[in-house]
Amino acid sequence: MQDQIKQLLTKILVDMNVSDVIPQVSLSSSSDHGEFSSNVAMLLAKKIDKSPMEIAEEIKQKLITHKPADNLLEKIVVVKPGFVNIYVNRAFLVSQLKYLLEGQEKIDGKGKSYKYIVEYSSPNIAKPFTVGHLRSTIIGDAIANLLEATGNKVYRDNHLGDWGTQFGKQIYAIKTWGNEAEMDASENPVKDLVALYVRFHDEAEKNPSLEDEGRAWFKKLEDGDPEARRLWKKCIDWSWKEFNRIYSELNVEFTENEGRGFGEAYFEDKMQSVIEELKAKKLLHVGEQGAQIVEFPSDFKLPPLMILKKDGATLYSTRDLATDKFRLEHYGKAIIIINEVGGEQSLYFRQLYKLEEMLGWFYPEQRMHKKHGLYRFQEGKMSTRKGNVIWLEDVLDEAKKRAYNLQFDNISYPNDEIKEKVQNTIQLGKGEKTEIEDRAKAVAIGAIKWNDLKRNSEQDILFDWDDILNMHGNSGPYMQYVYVRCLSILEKAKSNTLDVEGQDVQERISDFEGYTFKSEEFELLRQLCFFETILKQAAKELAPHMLCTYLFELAQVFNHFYQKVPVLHAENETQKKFRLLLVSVTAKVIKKGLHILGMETPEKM
RNA sequence: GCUCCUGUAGCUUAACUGGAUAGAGCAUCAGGUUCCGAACCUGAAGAUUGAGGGUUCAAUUCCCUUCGGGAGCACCA
Repeated sequence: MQDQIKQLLTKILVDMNVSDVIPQVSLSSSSDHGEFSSNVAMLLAKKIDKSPMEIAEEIKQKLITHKPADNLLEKIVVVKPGFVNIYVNRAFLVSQLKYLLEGQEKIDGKGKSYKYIVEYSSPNIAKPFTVGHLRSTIIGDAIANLLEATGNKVYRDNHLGDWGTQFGKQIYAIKTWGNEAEMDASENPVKDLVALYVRFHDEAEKNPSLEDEGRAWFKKLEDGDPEARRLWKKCIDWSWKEFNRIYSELNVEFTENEGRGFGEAYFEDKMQSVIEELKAKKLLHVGEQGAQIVEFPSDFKLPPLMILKKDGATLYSTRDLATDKFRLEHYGKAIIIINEVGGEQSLYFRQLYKLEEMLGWFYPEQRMHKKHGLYRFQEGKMSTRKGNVIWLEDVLDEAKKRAYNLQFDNISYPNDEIKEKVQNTIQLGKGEKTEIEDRAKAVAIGAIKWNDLKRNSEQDILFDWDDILNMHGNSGPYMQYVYVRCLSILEKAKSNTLDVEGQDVQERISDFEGYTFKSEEFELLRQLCFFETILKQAAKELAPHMLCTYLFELAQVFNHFYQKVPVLHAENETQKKFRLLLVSVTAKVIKKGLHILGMETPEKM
């Protein structure tokens, strides 16, 4: 719809000889201003020597005479400073429900479909999977879904931190203090690995020579020392045991390298050619302290980027360059790469992108750092080295517990004492119990994901248990709850002999062309019809929170509608059918939206 | 020291990239279960958008100054 109106306006501007201005059409904030509004007239006022109101009137007249074939427009109103407010024909809005119901709101990007690599999650082997990695995992997954839902080809990659100096430290720690047999048998060997890692840093503070030991072991690893290799491989196996569990719990998948993603180690033998290319292009220099660095032209104000350490060992940057070179060869030049990585690496990515541009690999638009803010504690940053992290596992467990309890809170008890007694002694059948647990899981993960996605992802989040596990108000469970209620209303209608789903959609919708709306019905219809526009916008901006905001508003509009307008007890059959149609489409839209955000939609709660 | 990010009701935040009366949720107060299902709904109160200047028909948004918060800046990733 938005695109159609944009095209219309563009045509008119050409008519008016100002084709260099691109008309802006935005969703009106309130139905008082129509469905769409444009500020072109005010922008044009300076270019042409006329008042904004005059120009707006002119545009209005032209819109009326152009009259698009499908009767898109109902009326056009020119307002105060020079807004052109566009009211979409009501019957046209109703006809849009068909696409929503069929789940094929056609994404008409005019054949503009791109190939994306979305790189996200990227946890480090032998380090805890914390709420920090959770952000990248959740946001990256949602972005990938968003791009896919708007018709793009998406490769989901996990740039696992399975290579680097940390392994030198880790190997030293295992050999010095660890017990391999115990760890093999352990339920959660990653916890042991982290404990060793923390111990290493504790001891290194007293005895700085340990740092050199760590570096030496990493060099050995890179040089192919069998013992180093063996222990490195073990760390990976231990960690994957953990990751697999977490990803399946979060319902997140990757498509590349058989679902594991291309970790850093994959590029071990691909770094040499990068170094040669850098040398051949005369970009590599020896820095003051002996390392190999790349310097940037001074107008970019970027500090030098180190490529090789003075002992010749590789760095993150070396591996990233090898990764992107590989991508170029493997996926072709026309690819857009999105790195979903914390904002603290912002400078590093600017250096990396600039270097890749200097190498002639990519244009700037092809490389995007989608940064997310950190989780912070009141007292400061989380740090693996110091051991003050929140394990994802603990968050999930607590969330499940709260979601589980909430299901019982719905029953009203005479007083808290009895409530507690009943809940403690309640004996559920085995099947019933797992059913409730499964629902609790969907709700718990929904709460966590929504909390991460509902806000602009770039800002830091202060870690707060009640916040991350919120199940009221603007929360995941609220959305799921509205969805469940929609289903339940439709179920009820069905048992009253009205089959909403079964009817032929085309026929049913044309029944309502002359329908007179109550304002609550119209507001809901209007909100539903915005779905496609919002979806595209969110995808374009890589901003899942825009979708969240929309869905939450939709839920509120729906609740308001249902509160004010009788549905099952409507005055007549037509009314009842139309209202049920709205309920049904609302359910479809929420379901689709939540799935794009990576959330489950339980059928009962 | 330099660079980047950030500051919106008590708290968490939105604002379609410069547009219309700054929109919500939590918490507070007052109400609401004869459509499904109170994980809900209705209403009230709460904002000089950190402060000061500038650009413009129009500034939370852009520019300058200033204060507070965060992050990064050579062998970590």
